[in-house]
Amino acid sequence: MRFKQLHTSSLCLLPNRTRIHAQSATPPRRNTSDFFKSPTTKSLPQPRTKKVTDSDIVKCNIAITTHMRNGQCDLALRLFNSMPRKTTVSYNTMISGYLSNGSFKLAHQLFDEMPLKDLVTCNIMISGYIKNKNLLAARQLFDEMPVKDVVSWNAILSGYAQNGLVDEARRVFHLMPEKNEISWNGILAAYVQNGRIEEARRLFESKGRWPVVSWNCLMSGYLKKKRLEEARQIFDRMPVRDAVSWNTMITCYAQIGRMEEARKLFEKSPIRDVFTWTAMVSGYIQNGQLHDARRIFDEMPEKNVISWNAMIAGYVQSKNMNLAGELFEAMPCRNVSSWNTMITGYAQSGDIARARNLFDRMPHRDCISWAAIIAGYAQNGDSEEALRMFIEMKRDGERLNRSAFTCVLSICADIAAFELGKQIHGRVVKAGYEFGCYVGNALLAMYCRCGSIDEAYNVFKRIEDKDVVSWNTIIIGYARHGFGEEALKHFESMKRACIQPDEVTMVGVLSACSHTGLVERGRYYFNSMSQDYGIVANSKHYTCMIDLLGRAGRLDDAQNLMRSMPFEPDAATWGALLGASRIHGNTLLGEKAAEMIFALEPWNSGMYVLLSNLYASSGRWVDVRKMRSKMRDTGVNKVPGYSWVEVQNNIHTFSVGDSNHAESDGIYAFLEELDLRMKRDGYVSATKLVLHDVEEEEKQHMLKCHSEKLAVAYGIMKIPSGRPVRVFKNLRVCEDCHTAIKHIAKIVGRLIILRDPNRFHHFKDGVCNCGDYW
DNA sequence: GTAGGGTTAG
Repeated sequence: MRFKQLHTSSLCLLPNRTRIHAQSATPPRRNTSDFFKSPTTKSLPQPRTKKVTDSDIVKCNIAITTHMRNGQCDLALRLFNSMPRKTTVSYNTMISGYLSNGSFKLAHQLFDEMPLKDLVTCNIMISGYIKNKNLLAARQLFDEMPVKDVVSWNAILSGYAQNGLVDEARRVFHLMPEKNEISWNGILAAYVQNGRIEEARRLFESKGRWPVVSWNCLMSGYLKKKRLEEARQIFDRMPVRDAVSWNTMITCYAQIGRMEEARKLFEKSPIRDVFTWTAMVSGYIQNGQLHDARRIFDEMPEKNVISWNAMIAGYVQSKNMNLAGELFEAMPCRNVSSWNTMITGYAQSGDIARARNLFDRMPHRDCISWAAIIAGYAQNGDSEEALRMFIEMKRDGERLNRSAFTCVLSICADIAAFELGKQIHGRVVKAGYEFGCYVGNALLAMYCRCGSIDEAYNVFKRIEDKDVVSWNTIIIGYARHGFGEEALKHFESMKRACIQPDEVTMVGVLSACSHTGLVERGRYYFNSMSQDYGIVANSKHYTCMIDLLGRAGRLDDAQNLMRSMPFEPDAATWGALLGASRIHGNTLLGEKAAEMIFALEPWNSGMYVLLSNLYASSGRWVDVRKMRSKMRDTGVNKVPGYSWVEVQNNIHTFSVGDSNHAESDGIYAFLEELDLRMKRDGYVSATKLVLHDVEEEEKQHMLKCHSEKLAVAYGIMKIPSGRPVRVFKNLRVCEDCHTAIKHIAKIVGRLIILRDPNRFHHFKDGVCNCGDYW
């Protein structure tokens, strides 16, 4: 589509004479052929009132500019509305003012309403779109403009640069019909902002006579890369220096921790403005010299919101919320960052109530505020409130940033909210975050921990530039799901991809061997760890190995390895031995391990339960009772076991013998029916495992109503056949339930996936892929 | 005399 050509006489040398008629101001809907009407078609006659002179209008325009610069949009608007006659410049001033005050919506509204747009209007709006992260709209407007000048080209060049599209920026630079020094600086900045400092340097050296802004720009590139010496060379070579040059160099020294040199330059600098002072304050804070920072801060002749925020952030980082709070209360000019810093600080120090109070009181929230409060609830263990706030955030129309996505995905992983996780996945795709490591890894972990290893793998495949965390997550995912061979296969691919395995990788590899019973492979990898990757075995690696040997029945080897450890075994290591003793019925060794665990972690109720089970399984009811009174004496309470299953976006939680569920009767009836069919299938309930010394019939009843059985039954009833039933339990699955679920999976012909704190069990056709060792 | 594009701090 072609634009009507402008009459040459109006070619924008005097922009306010160029009349661009707007059909509709929303770029995507605009019919481009109607964008421009030739200057002879005066679509809007200018009303001429004798009394309002041009100079009156100019005076008003200047006043509007002043109001806008002072951040007083309301005053500017009142004046604007009171003007009997407005020019395009008046509109442009208002729009530009709104944009620099962050009011994109109002700017866009006025842009839509204004009768005659000119070249400057479009240039203002292009940069407005870019500032508002809508490069597409900027480009559309740019393409539709019948006339562009060097400012339009520079604006779109900068838009590409800011969005990381360096090649596009370069293309624009070469296409420009006219270049000025701002264009040259634009392409230089495109390299610098995107970390391509060598290309920036080559460009810089390829041409003489750069303005001071470009010298500063190149210097800031070295600052970002922490390449202090080269920054200093540029600084020394500069023919002219302005305040920015001094400030950038001082920041360089401050950020690298060379405060003496920063201080020297600070003294020498001919201009000390608020940037200079703030650079010193931040420098001391980054060096942990909080007192020096505060001294400079108090000396500062003028402070702005950034200076206050830097000082507050310093106190927050050093966990001094009292001083942070004092400053926050005292500061004259808070912005959204000030509030966000305080909210994050309170949330991280565990004071979620204060964090929430601030969050509720703040005048303006951005995506960082929401992410901070959501992460705060999540870190403080209140997943439910975190998710509620997430939903609230969406309702509020806030743009979801990567941090909020990552945080909520990890909550979904924790509580196994699979359906919600999938919905969030959809939004991640829309936002274009799925290929990046940061959100991609969280997505991957969510699928692993929600029990869908296949979907996890699909996400994994799509992550570009997988990092060590991506590989570790998929390896550990396969390991926990009991697919040891897949885990090891990925470990080999990881090495081929030249990603250096770390300690976490090796925990994944060894636990893959352990969950799959690959004793020799495990021993091989354990021995190769330090030789091949320089990784020194830590207690987690030893625990995996003891687990591996123990499960295989090699209890002596396990104990020998434990004795050979260069450090004292911790509770988890003893726990592996206790687990192995239970599986192989070695009560003596089990008791020894349990004793050690009680000594190390008297509060660890899980271990009391394991030992109780060990006694119970050998009929030692007296010891079981002793165990229970010991738990009472030490004040340790058995963590109540519960299981949950997600059905149509709702999470249904069950505890032992639960009858609180609305469909309780149906569930129990279904369990009765299953029980009959299981018995016909050869199932005998393992009543000896019940903790309590109760009558046989009572025991049977208790077993039947374990939380995992209730959740499995409900899942089968409600989840459409053909789909796996995914059930989650907060404690390790009980042995009898494990046997029962194997039968159930066979009888109903379903895949049942059960997550316990240790691993995933995939029940299918009467077997579990854990091989009955867990 | 008024409006638009490039460099520094959290």
